[in-house]
Amino acid sequence: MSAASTSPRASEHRRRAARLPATRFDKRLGEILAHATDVFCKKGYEGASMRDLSRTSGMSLAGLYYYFQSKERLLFLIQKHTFTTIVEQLKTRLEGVGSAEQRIRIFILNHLEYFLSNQAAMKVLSHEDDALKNGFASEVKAIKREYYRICVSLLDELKRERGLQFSTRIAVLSLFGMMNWIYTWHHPRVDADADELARQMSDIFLCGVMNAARGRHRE
Amino acid sequence: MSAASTSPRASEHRRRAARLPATRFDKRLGEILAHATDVFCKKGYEGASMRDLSRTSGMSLAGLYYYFQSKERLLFLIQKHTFTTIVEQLKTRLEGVGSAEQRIRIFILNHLEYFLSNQAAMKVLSHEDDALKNGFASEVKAIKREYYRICVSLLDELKRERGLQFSTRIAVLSLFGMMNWIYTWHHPRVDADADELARQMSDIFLCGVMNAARGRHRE
DNA sequence: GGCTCATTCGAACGTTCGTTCGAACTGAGT
DNA sequence: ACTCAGTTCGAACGAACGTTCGAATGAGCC
Repeated sequence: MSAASTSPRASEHRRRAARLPATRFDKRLGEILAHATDVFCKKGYEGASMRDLSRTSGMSLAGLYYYFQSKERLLFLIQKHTFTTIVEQLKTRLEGVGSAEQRIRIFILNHLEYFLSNQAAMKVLSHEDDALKNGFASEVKAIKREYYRICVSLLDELKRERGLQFSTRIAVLSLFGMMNWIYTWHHPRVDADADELARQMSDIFLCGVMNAARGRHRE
Repeated sequence: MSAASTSPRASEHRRRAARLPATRFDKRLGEILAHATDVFCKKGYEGASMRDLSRTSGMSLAGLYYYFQSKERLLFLIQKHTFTTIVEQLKTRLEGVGSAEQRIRIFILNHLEYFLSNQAAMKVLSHEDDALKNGFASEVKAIKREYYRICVSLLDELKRERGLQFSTRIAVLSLFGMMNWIYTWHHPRVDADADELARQMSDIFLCGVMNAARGRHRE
């Protein structure tokens, strides 16, 4: 995991010193974030103690505070980095893809691929959704809203393209539920991989919204 | 919330005394469970302290321990009662309903209705899924498996009835994801009620599995 | 070898945690 | 009025919590 250097103390140091190209601090921070992600995934944010993180990352308890100011900020860094990465990756993949259906399939595939490749981080992102407070919470919520809006616009495209009528909000949030819930049940050894999962969920969801919207069940 | 009298200490008392019809203890316990459910919902199991529960339920810290032996057992009682109730209610509603599609619609409606009527309890059940350990965990897991199996059998019915082919496991868990995820976004004041939600999710899911299974996307 | 800043750590801070204990209170049965 | 089990509580327990501080160590530069 790579991490942006956001610690005021450390960035100040590096600006004044300007010796090492700022990679050393960021690299070590990234390692700590990776270990912390595993611990938060296994024990939950509240259930994990700084001493757990110290043991897992092989750094002393006090040493951790050189890299971030508080436990809450640590969770914030994990969530922000994870969410930012998945949104960026999505935008890249969506470029130049025309049909609305294909764009939604890419959205689903991107989400599930990233989810299964970074299961711990995505569980922490999904499960510790309201663990942050105030400024930290609102910054993550902003990225979340952007991600949500992208999905809404994709679905609205589909509705326009095909003349469908259904509640975009319910459809989008149902789709997120389908996808995010996998952190509660997916076991890499026995369950389908991201491609297969994306194919099946896309089929269910797309056939669902396209047929239900004009089928016998809806007005 | 009514609660079974499962405390060894108290049941022993009541068996010997046999004065009050065992309702007094259970009623008070039920009130405490209801308050505790709200606190667990708001702050999470690990994040909620016994002192929080004491304040909310208006009983002294030590007094709480007369009604249950530990914080973990308290969570267990909440989860077991909630899960047992929803399963029982489902079984009653499924009696005498013939078509597989209709039975699945009832399953979804029952789940969402109970979810929205008992949002706090269902969030605690969903979100604190792996907070329990050992014996407590396995007992709740057993009910969960039974509930899962019911949904699997309903979908297998549908597949047999209509000659469909798709992964039951992925379909069932996608459906659970759609439904359970609502605890992260549903606001009773602005969002659709259980009937409307059940109709839309049922349409998406049923049209999804029925068309995707023989449509152009699947072999 | 000394200088300087980046990094690490042992030890302790004050607070909060879940839980326990013995005493006090309550209320129906005699 | 007395009894006795059911119920409640104040006070305290040891443990674990997040965080801080000053000293020790590390590594690149003169």
